[in-house]
Amino acid sequence: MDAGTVMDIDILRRSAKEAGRLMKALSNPDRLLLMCQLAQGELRVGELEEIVGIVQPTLSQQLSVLREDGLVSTRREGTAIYYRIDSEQALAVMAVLYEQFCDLSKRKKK
Amino acid sequence: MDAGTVMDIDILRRSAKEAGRLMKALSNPDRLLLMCQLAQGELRVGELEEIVGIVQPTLSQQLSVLREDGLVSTRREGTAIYYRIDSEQALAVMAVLYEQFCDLSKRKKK
DNA sequence: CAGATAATATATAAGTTAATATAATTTATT
DNA sequence: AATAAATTATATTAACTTATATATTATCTG
Repeated sequence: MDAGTVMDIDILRRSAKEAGRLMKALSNPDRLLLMCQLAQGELRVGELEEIVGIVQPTLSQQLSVLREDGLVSTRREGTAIYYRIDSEQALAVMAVLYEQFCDLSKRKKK
Repeated sequence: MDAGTVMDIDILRRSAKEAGRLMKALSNPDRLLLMCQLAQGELRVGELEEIVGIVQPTLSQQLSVLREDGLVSTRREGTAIYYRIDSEQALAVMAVLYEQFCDLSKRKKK
């Protein structure tokens, strides 16, 4: 699609709905923190719990949001459950967020 | 920050809070649609109203969310008020969303 | 300049969804 | 069976969405 073309509004609206779901899943600081950790590789719930320091059921609920929206998937190993990022789209957004909010060397004014 | 380093959790948490606000502002399909249009240049409220097709006060309320979170700014010209994107970070996120959800030529499975 | 009109914003209220704490459950291991 | 790891259920409070009604700001017209 070239710059001058206006994308069909209904297609755009459908994309906006999808993208909005991803944004909503990432709109919570705890969930972002979790995604940030998982961006570096899979971790089990107990490890995530230590890192983000929220009570365990709350953590589990946040993880279930990420699961239901397809951002992460899991595997069990004994009693532990490992989480990993399973969405290219989420990963792409996390990369930009890292660049914009965490990578101070690249950070510009505003 | 190199790949092996773990960023200080408090700094990370602060960034997550900031980034979370941006994600939340973008978590609504109507607001995303508005940002999508504004990404191509400034528009006045009436024009936005036509495009997104929601009732005026609702539109105005969504715009005020974008304003309060610093994603857009405005200028008045007569009775009309023009909106434009005023956040590099928001623009960066919009670019990725476009690439991931709208640019079908680049779109991969999942 | 007074009043009408156009463009946009704010207030209020009702309905819906999200966040989170405590308690109870499930699944696997020892 | 007891323990460990994680999820689900339940309840409460807070936040979001959106509609209707009202207000504001600027322009136009007589």
